[in-house]
Amino acid sequence: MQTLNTYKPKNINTHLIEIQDYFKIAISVDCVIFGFDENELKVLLIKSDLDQYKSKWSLLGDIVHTDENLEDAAYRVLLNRTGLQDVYLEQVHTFGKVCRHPAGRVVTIAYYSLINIQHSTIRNMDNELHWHPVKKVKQMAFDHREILDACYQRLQEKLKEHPVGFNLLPKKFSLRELQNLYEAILDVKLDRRNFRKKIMSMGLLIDLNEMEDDVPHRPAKLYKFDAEAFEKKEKNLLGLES
Amino acid sequence: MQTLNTYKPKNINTHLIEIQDYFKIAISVDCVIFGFDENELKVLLIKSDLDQYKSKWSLLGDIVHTDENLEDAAYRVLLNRTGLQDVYLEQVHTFGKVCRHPAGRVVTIAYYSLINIQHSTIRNMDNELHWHPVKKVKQMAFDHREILDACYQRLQEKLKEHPVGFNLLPKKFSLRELQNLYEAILDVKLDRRNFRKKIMSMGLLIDLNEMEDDVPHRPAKLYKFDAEAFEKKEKNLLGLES
DNA sequence: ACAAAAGTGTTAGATTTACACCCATGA
DNA sequence: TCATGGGTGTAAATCTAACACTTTTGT
Repeated sequence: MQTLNTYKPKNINTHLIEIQDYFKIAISVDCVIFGFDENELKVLLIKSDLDQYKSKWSLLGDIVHTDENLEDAAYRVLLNRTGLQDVYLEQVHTFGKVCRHPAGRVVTIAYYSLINIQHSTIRNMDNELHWHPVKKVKQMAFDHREILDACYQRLQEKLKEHPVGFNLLPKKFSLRELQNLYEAILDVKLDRRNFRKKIMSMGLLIDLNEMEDDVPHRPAKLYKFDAEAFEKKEKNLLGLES
Repeated sequence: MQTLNTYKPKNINTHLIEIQDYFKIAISVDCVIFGFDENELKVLLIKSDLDQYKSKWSLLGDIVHTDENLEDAAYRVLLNRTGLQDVYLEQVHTFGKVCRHPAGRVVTIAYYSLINIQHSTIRNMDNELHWHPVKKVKQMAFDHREILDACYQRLQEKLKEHPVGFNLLPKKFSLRELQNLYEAILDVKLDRRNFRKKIMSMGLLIDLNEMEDDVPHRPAKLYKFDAEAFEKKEKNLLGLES
């Protein structure tokens, strides 16, 4: 083992060195775009045209431009593909196995995003883009299955602690819709009364005094997410932690 | 807004394109190396020699080689700097603001690592490398303060749910040492009896039937971490989830 | 004998889970 | 009037938090 008193390498954090030699790796972002429809969590995928992955499904991603922040690249992909801005986006993990991409060394930063499927300009009739039920996705191109799994797991953990599910629903929704969403994402059955109690106790719902329409049973009350109360809550939490 | 039926860009995930043009970004790893000593959580830092950050402290990191996996780069940094192999390592977040590094565009993948300070070959007398109490770190070079904060927060969350603290302790330790570690990392005061109950109920400690030595009070029993039981537990958990 | 930390159970409070009936609407 | 899901409260069980005295060692 080398001793450390003598090991003092030049280093990008400590010395100004030429980094030209290291510009041999490309960086991309890949977005796991989640939507909720027909009581299922879905993910937006595109058919790859690479020979090696002909007809396999892949995530939506792109190379990061030299003068572009990582998040901006992810938002760019989202805007291009879904027509949506101001969506929920979270970085999850960076995947960089040497041989993960046939075009060369490509390190990819994985994000997941939560969008309202109805608001997007994608329709399932489009040729290339399809919404897939997350639970039924089988083979994927590259290491995208691994990326999807990591993002799905992160979403599950996030949802258990934070009210992010609203991003997947329309502005107005019933408690049943919200519960269906939790059940679909967490893959569990929840007790209706306990769920309602818990959600209500968060104090993040505004009663719209409106009802569902056109349902063949007693209509449910409609609510919207109280973004203001949520922000106030977040701020307090940070304040107490500091 | 562009319509999506007509927007079908070539893309690194879907088409074979030249990525030479994109080799303009360097990739590095930065390691937040945590140790536990004198009842404090400490982080290993090095003085930067870059003009811009003269005498500021920075994390230990390096450029990722073209033929090297990301984790391998992180393990390389760890081995070079601490002389340690087989250490706990976890990827946390990737930082890539356009202007975060004066040498050009450098995207860095942040890891944190938990090591036993006694086992490392670093001594505080070394010129460049110093162990800093995490709570007392002030200014740092680059965006390293932000990286440290992200890693520390992740460590706190991890420790609440998973038994990773053992990586910071010597092979043999007392329950008091373990509690001191939890209190230092989580920045809370814990009830001794409740702590012992909870730790014992995890079933991850092996009673060594040995005692502390040379303490000016009643000596404590010594335990070691039951790695086998831990792995069995992890496996079961994964099994149930799938 | 004294100082200092080790070791050890019980109780109250809070949280979580389980569970069943009436209600409003459309067909 | 029937089928369907909406809406509501309570009790048991579990988990968490609070708390004090005796023991062992070195000085």
